[in-house]
Amino acid sequence: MDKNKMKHLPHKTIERLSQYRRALLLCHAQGQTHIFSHEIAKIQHITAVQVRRDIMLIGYTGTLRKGYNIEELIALIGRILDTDEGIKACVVGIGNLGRAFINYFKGKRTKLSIVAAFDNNPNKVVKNFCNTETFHIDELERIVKQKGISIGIITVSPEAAPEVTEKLVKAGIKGILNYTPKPVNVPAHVYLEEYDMITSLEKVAFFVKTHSE
Amino acid sequence: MDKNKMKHLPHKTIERLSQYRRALLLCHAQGQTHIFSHEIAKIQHITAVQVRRDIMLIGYTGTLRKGYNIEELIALIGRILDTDEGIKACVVGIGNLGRAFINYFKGKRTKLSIVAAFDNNPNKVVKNFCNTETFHIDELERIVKQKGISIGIITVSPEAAPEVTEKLVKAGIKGILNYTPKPVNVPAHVYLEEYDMITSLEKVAFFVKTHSE
DNA sequence: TTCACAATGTTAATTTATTAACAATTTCTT
DNA sequence: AAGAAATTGTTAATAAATTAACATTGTGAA
Ligand SMILES: NC(=O)c1ccc[n+]([C@@H]2O[C@H](COP(=O)([O-])OP(=O)(O)OC[C@H]3O[C@@H](n4cnc5c(N)ncnc54)[C@H](O)[C@@H]3O)[C@@H](O)[C@H]2O)c1
Ligand SMILES: NC(=O)c1ccc[n+]([C@@H]2O[C@H](COP(=O)([O-])OP(=O)(O)OC[C@H]3O[C@@H](n4cnc5c(N)ncnc54)[C@H](O)[C@@H]3O)[C@@H](O)[C@H]2O)c1
Repeated sequence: MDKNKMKHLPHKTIERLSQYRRALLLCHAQGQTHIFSHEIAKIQHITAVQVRRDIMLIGYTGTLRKGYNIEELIALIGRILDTDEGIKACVVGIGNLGRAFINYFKGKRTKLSIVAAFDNNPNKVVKNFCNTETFHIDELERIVKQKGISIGIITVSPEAAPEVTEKLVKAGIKGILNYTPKPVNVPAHVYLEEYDMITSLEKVAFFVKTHSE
Repeated sequence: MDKNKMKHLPHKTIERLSQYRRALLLCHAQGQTHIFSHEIAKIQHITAVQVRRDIMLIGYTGTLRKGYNIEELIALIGRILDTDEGIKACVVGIGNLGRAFINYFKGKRTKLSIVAAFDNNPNKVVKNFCNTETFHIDELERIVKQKGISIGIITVSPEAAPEVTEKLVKAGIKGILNYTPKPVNVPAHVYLEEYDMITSLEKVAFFVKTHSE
């Protein structure tokens, strides 16, 4: 797929491609070779049109009577989302959430890997938690540069978030995923994504409330 | 605020209201009484216009030279997002993520509370983890009805997600927040929100990749 | 063969979300 | 007191995302 077109894929399409791939990998593992747009749509709770549109945007085309070739589609999505060399991420804050994340990631995608975890509490820095090397936070800059880590996942206590962000940016990280409820500031060249469970929960609560009235 | 208008607030506005409140509570705790739209915007990394628009939509109006009254705004957002009686939620799956969630929620919003947690592993069902009562999954329906729980948060192993969803729906839950990577199906009257960290991470990776080329 | 069917691919229309523009208003300064 | 500055509230414009519409095309049945 053309590099320039790739750059202009809608944000939402990128998110869905990630989800399509997950679903496709599952189907593939079960021996399925082809899939229709409406089947993908069903799994993801969206419309078949949207699936077809996304697939059109990445320039793939299926066959009329068999749908999309699962292997080919997985490979194409890989060429869009992954890089040949692989992208390396690290977790900062080895608490409940940080551990859940590392644990969850273990044995998932190979092109995107969590290669290090940091904490300022020496007790949390036990070598090789779930195959991920752990370090004291003071080593962050050195390790990030040494290993070529480009993404930081922040799971420290909220108060520590700004300070940790600064360290990550200084170390040369290119993207940050912040799971603390404290919004952080990054320079323009760093991509930032924030998520808070309470917002999601309050959203669900709102719709539960308004739908039941 | 008018009930009917409330029902038609944009989804994104609802999400932001939750975030505004969090920021406002923090400012309030520090003794601040008023705030300008651009101050809120700065915290949330959005534009001041958007903040003013959201606030306009909920029918609040600030004063010209002092901005918005923090207490009043918090109260109004509360009237929109909360219910008088409070909304009760439960966590299903007391693993790493479930515990992180319960722990995180402890001592947060009073109108929205996690009042129970379930698991099928008897070892995980230790009474009163972080002030939250824990039960065996078989008790789900009984407890949900007894306590009037309306939201279920799913943090079980992916394979168990569909089965747990069914149980929640059967028990009469009105909203589900699914954190497993396995999309689940719910009837139309149940509001569903799904989130997966890998999608977020892959999105960050994509933008890191495309921005650096 | 021919027709109906069930898919895809794509353009057009619609809806939702964001941003721009600007009038109105209050306060401060001179 | 007059004017400048800063901020709100709101309408209009733009952009992003979704959905509808439909032409196109293999496939299998009549
Ligand atoms: N976004 C969400 O959905 C969500 C859900 C649960 C928790 N959280 C948030 O995620 C964060 C982690 O939650 P948790 O339950 O794992 O908390 P936790 O207390 O178990 O873990 C926090 C870890 O960060 C470490 N830490 C603190 N300050 C540090 C610093 N300056 N440098 C390096 N490490 C430091 C601590 O030693 C600890 O190991 C919290 O901010 C919490 O509010 C977010
Ligand atoms: N969405 C995310 O961002 C994210 C992040 C990390 C983990 N996860 C997912 O969240 C889930 C939980 O992750 P974790 O690290 O806490 O896993 P975990 O294995 O630590 O916890 C899973 C828990 O679910 C319980 N369980 C399993 N089957 C059950 C059933 N049928 N009924 C009741 N309880 C059952 C287990 O006993 C265990 O306590 C997994 O699906 C994981 O993939 C999601």
